[in-house]
Order: sequence, then structure tokens, then C-alpha cells
Amino acid sequence: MNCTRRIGLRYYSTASPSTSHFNQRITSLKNASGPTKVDDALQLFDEMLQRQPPPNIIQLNQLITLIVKMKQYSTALSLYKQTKLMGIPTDLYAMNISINCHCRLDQVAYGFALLATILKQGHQPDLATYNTLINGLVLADRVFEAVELFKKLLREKVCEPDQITFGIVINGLCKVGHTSKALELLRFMESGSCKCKPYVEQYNAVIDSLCKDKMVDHALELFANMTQKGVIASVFTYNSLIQGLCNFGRETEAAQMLRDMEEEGVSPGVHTFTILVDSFCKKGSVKDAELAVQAMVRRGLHPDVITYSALIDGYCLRGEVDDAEKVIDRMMERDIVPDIITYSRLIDGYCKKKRIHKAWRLFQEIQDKGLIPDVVTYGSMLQGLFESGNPAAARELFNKMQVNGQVPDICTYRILFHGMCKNYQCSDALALFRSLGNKESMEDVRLYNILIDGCSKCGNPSLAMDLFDELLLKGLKPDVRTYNAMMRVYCEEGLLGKCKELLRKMEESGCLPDSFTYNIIVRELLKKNECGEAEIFLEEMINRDFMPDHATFENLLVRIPNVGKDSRLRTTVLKLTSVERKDV
DNA sequence: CTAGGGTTAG
Repeated sequence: MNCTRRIGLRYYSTASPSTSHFNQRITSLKNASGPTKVDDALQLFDEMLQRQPPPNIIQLNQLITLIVKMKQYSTALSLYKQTKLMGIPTDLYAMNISINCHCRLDQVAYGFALLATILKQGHQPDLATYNTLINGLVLADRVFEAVELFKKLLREKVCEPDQITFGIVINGLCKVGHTSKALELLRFMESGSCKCKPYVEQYNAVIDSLCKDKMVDHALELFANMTQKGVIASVFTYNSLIQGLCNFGRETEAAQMLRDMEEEGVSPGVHTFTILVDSFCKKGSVKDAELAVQAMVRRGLHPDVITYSALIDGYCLRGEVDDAEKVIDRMMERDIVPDIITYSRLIDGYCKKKRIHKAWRLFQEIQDKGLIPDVVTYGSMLQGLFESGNPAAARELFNKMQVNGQVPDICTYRILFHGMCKNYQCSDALALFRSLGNKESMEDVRLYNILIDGCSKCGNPSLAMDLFDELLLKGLKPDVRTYNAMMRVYCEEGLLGKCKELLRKMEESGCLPDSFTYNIIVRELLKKNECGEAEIFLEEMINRDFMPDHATFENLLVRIPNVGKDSRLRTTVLKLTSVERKDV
């Protein structure tokens, strides 16, 4: 009897049984995982709201935080709406969580509206409020404004920024490529001018950005700096550096980095190895990539769909598409389901090997499995169809992809126009190009290069010249391929003067001639029997480590009997032939 | 007791 009474009393005190009961359920939900987690949380919320007296805002915040962690931002906001309707008083925590939700939903403006509400109600926003808003601006790609707000906090001494504030701003600056500004801020933290020292995460952001900015050595320097200061590198630090090194063909150093990290007691992850696998594959050494896969398996790590997908790409790149196909079987054995990217690469591999039927069959098969081909898959398939001389089927597929909701991108158009031109449909290609209107997305030098080259190859040099003028008129900057294509056009038209003029223009505009450029000009000069000038260009090209191609060489050999015994041209040719022999 | 950030691979 006494017992019941005591419980009865406790029911109305702060630590009522229902309070602790809910606390328990919130705690167990925190540790739970699974598909019903959101629903369970919502159910608990309903139960709590039905309880009399109503639950306190702290418990509700705890529960809603769980929902936020599951990225259900609009749900979280609607729950706060309900608590408000129930007349439960809100607090600053609840406001901050709401601001965060709005920011995550791409509604920074609502976030600032809530800030106004806080101020209007005579409350004081705290650092968490400002951090959330600054981060909201970063999420909305409004990094400049984020930095301004950050500066305002400093300037007007609204509140003192902490490590999180600095972290947000550093990340934001890195995100938009202002790495040096981020580095400045990092140095500021290091200098002790503020009370918060940088942690490994802040270093990581800057190190990663430096690597992306192709400043790997700077990144390595900062890494050494950081370690010296006693900040322990994480797996992210190493991954960024390994990626950076790999991007610059420094695989040996990357592999050394892997050994270093293990020595330092940092375990590489699937990610780490996949970076190496991918890099070896891109370099053409699938053997090393396979070794890397073995190394990761030895460490108990399981290659994932990205790892295998990199391998497939590696085999395809070498034209070993049958080996690529075997990788799919290896994936299946391990219950890893190949995704559309994986299949796209294999399809591309078949297309490049001209095994168009195999590619087409796979393309159909994956759709039967329910996979949706993306713009890349269609691109490969289109290219394959064009290459196999079936432009009609390609055009049909181009229409079909749009019916299926895939929007062609600039790559698709490059493939399409290139394919059409190669199949002697350059006027159709041009008509289609015109029908697309003056979309900004169509202002692409590479697209113009394809069309210029296509028109000239289809025997329509005047169209090519018109396109070149048009490109200049649009303010597009011709690249080496544009110049080469136009120089070929002029040569074919017998306009050697125009050709040489263009070569000058190209150098003036800072566009370096490549092997093709020299071959075009040397071959044409030889054809025109202008051996002296040909000689000058020939020497220049050899000095720049370019070799004459087959056609140029033939023209050279033809001229040899006509030039004097000790002419420079003869010496050059002799030098060339001896080099050639050495190479063989 | 509850709120704010956090990166890497195809």
C-alpha cells in the first residue's frame, strides 16, 4: 500500500515514472538501427505528446535530435510545429535545431528569420545559433557571406568564435577553392591569437584542398608541420595525400605513404586501397592494382563496388575486356551488386573493342534487371553504334534516351556530332547543331573542333571556316586542336599563307603547337617544295621532342635525293633514321 | 540530460 502511494506521489514529481520511461526509450532508440527507427521515433513522439502533464522540451529536443541525425529535417520541423500547437514552450536549443533543419533544407532565409524571432522575443542567440547560420550559408554556397558573418562576430564581439566556427569557415573556404585563405585562418589558429588550436579535421580540409589545387608538395609540407605540432594524422589525412600523389603519377610515394600510415598505427580503409587500385588501373598497370586488392584482402578489408569498378576500367583500358567481364563474376561471388557505373564501363569496353553486339546485349540485360542507364551509359552505347557504322541506330538511341528521361549533356553532343561527321553526315550534324539554338551549354570549343574537323573531312572547308569565325565571334578561345583543324583546312585549300598566319596567331595567343601542328606545317611545306622553311620547323619540332609522323616522313624521304649532300635537311633526316633504329 | 562542423575513392 505504502509502495503504491509512493509511486503515486512520484508520478507528479519531476522524475515521474513516465519521464524515466521515456528517457529509457529515447536512449534505446539512440542505439537502435534499422528501417523502423524513424517510425519508432515518431511513435514515441506521439505517445509523449499525449501524456499529461506534457513532456518537457529537453526530452523532446533529445528525440527530435535523433530525427535530425537521420536527416529527416522536414519531419523534425513539423514535430516542432506540433509542440508549439500543444503550447509547450520552446527554448534556444529547439530554436537552434530548427535553424539547422531549415539550413539543411536549403532554406537559409528561414534560418535567419528564426534568428530575428529569437531577438524579437528578447532572447540572446548563442554561438551555436551563429555557427549553425554560418554553416547554413556555406551549405548554400554563399561562402563569402558566411565569412562576412564570421568577421562580424569577431568585429562586433557578438560572441567569441570557437573551434567549430573556425572549422566551418575553413571548410567553406576550401569548398570554393580559396585554399590560401583557409590556410591563413589555420595559421591564425596555430598562432595562438585565438583560444582554439586547430584539430586534425581542419588540417585535413586544407591538406585535401591543396592536393586538389595540384599543390601536393605544399600539402606534404603542411602534413609534416601538423605532425610536428603533435596533431595526429587520421585516415582522411593519408587518403587525401595518397590521392594527391597518385594524381600526379607519384604512385611509389603513395605506396610509401601507405606503409608510413600503418607504421604510425593508422589503419588504411577500403577507401585508401581503392585510391591506389584506381590509380594503378589508370596508369595501365592492372597487375599492381590486383596486388593492391590482394593486399587489402590480406588485411581483412573487403573490396567494394567502387574497387571492382576501378578494376573493370583498368582491364578495359588495356582492351582486356574479357578479363573485365570476369571481374563481374568475382563481384557476384562476393554478393556485391554491380551498379550502373560498373556496367557502363564494361559496355564502354565492349564498344571500344568493336564488340557492339555484346555491348548491346549487356545494355539490354541490365535494363531487364531494372538498372536505369545514365547519360554516360548512353554515351558509350552511342559511340559504339557510330563506330560500328550504324548511325541510324545511334540516332534512334539518342531519341530514346531523351524519351527515357536522360538529358544529353555536352559529352553526349560531342559523341553525337563526332559520330555523325565520321559517318559522312556533317550537314545533318550542323543542322542539328543549329536546331539546338544558341544555348550556352553549346558554347564548347571541343564541340566546335569536332564540327570544324568534320566539315573539312566531309569536304566542306568553307563551312569549317564559317564555324571558326563563329567560334571567335562567340568569344570562345580556340585550343591546339582548333588551330590544327583549321591549319589542315587551309592546307587542303592551298592557302599555305593563311596556314602560317594561323600558326603565328596561335603562338601569340599562348597556345603551344603540338606534334600534329608541326606535322601539318612541315608536310605541307615539303609538298610545296619549300625545303628551307620545312627544315626550320623540322628542327624546332625535334627540339621540342616531337617526331614526324608517317606521312611527313614519306615526304621527307622523297625530298632527300633533291637536296645537296651536306644540306641540313639531309643531316636531320639521317639523325632521325638513326634514332628510329635505336628505338627499334 | 537536449543544439552547431567534419572531409577522401569510380
